[in-house]
Amino acid sequence: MSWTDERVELLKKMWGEGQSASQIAKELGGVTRNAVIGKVHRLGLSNRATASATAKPEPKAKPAAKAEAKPKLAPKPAEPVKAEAEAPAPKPLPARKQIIPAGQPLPPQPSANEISPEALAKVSEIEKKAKKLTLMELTERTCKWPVGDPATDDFWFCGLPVQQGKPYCEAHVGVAFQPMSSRRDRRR
DNA sequence: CCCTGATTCGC
DNA sequence: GCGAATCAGG
Repeated sequence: MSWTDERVELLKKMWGEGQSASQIAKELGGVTRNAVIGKVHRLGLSNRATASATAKPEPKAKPAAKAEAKPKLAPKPAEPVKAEAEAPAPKPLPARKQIIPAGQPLPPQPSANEISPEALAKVSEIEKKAKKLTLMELTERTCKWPVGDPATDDFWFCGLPVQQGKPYCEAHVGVAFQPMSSRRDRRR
């Protein structure tokens, strides 16, 4: 796939919205997050108050097996001792919070359903092992099952590894997606 | 281990 | 220009 105008536009848009490179890559399809990041840099986009900033001002030389390459960058002409007055003036831009796409349907509260007792037991059990993530720590791979009362401190998301393609871990998938055969016995 | 972006460099 | 490999950090 190539970077058509439309794709670039979407890239810009999403990047601007604070979407991660991997998310953008998935959205675009046919590209990896590396491709996205590479493109972002080439486009001159870049900083955006990243989710996990990684500033690496340290020009490190790798012990590359190959011969030495040309020192193509030397953007530092000279540095006359400057007067102390000049301050780099850091710009603390307001970091933009990452938006968590609630791509999947949020969990129905485990209510008085007729769920297999085993499943429920399983749930209570795994809830002890839950990672207890906060909303912002959720990813596409973490179980999004909410536990506790959102109005209290005692609220968190399961956070265990999700089942492929599902928003929940195995245990919670069990109670979230019922075979819908529970009350099938409604013969008429 | 999961994730994030950054950089390098052969293509 | 592109992006995989790699790096660096949370």
